[in-house]
Amino acid sequence: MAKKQKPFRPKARRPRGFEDRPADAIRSETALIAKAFAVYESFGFEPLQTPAFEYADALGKFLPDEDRPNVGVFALQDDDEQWLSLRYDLTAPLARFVAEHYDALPKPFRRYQAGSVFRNEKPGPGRFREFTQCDADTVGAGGAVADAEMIMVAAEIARAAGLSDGQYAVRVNNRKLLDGILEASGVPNTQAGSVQRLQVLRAIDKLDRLGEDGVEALLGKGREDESGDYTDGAKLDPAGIKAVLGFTTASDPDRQATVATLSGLVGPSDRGRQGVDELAEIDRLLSATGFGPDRVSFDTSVVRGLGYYTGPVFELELLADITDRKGRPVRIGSIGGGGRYDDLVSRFRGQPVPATGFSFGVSRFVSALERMGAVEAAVQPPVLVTVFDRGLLPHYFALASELRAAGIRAEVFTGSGNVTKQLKYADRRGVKLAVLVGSDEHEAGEVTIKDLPLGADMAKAIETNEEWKSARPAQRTVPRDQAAAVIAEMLED
RNA sequence: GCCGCCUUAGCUCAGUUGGUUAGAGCGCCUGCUUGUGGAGCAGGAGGUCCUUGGUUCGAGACCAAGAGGCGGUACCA
Repeated sequence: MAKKQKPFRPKARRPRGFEDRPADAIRSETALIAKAFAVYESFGFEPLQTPAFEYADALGKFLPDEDRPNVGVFALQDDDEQWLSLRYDLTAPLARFVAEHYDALPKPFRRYQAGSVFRNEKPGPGRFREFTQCDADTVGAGGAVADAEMIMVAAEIARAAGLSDGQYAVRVNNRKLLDGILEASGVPNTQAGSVQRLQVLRAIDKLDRLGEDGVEALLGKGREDESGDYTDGAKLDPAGIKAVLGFTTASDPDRQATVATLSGLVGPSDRGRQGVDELAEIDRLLSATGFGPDRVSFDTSVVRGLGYYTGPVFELELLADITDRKGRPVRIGSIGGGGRYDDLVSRFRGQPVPATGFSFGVSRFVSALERMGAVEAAVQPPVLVTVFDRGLLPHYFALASELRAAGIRAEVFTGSGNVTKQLKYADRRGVKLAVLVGSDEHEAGEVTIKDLPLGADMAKAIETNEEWKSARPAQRTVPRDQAAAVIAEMLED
């Protein structure tokens, strides 16, 4: 005889960095997405959905290699041996889509999209390996006009989300300015200088956390942190470090003043000049449209991660109602941003295709809104029609249907168990009103409506079970044809 | 990736210098009560003590490796 075999039971567990999302989170996230979509639509953007998987080479250079096979991107081999990757953002797939259908699309092509993106990285607090992004992009429009529009879209979404002006700020910078300054410091604006430029960007990004000294170290030789880990520096010369630090602190609350300051800083570099001109144009368009400095400012410390940005970049930042010592609103953090990425589509086509976009992290935005107390009330739980008598189920369903027709969320108990169990279920669901119809009520053409929170409250004064049972607190019996009206009224308060 | 801390019931945790059958509170289920939530009372289910290997007469406890979790740092298209 074979040994007694244990049945195989899989462990009910979830891969790290992936989340199950509860009802309230889903509701507030879909509500935010709906508001953002409304803004995108109002600006004339069209919806588009691309698939979760793309060919790995279409997404970028993040092919799995022998040394670090699982860094950054989730990849697997198709049955034809081609590498597929889960998208890590919505921008790279858009570039592929536009390149694939280039001739058939109107230019500029303007689309919006929300969807899950996947990053194969170590998850952390508020950081997951799957999360939802919500984007809009304009492909095929150069200059700074489309960028100005994206900035307006970002500010309008903040408003649509329920924030008042002053609770958010769009901060705008331009990659070309830094390119120009680095060029003057001997970092060529070519492939050869790209690693160094990246290191400079990463260093500037840490200004908040490390302060000027730390950033200075990262711009120069490098820096060792408390755990003894060493970060290699950008190895700029002292003059270059000074120029970069001077640039990052050059902005002023007044946009035109900042443009003037920058104009002096970039010197003779063509690229730098271009960057200044673009900011000046953005300012003109924003000002003419009524986007004042309280909503959009120029901020030379804005970096936007790294990678493919080639021109104007911006972040949507949320601000707490409290202010710091200098009277400025406290930053809650960046919940989204965007910028110009002129090289992403041309990767596929070999000819220049300008593009610009905006993207925000949906759950990050929602949790910031929660912290700011700017979320709306949760959905009301349903009215529960309890099942006293299974023979009366047709009546229960008819009653629930009438309640729904009156705009009331209603549910017939579909499980098994006596009324005790059903009321426990109702408690657990947070139900406010339960409808009780036994044969007595049914024959009399009546329904009993029980107010559960009120009943629970009244129960506190009751000592004995007999008293509890005979009191039957917080319920009333009404004629059945008045049920919907009475319930609607009782739900009001 | 690097550094540190942690892992015993659904949850929060106790568990003596290594010693019989691993505990508590809360939660959950059943009954008292086949037409009513709470309280009370009575009963019950639930554990590969994260995994594997080692030390030992004996390991939940000690050692090693791994996994998972948390925090920091790096990275974040």
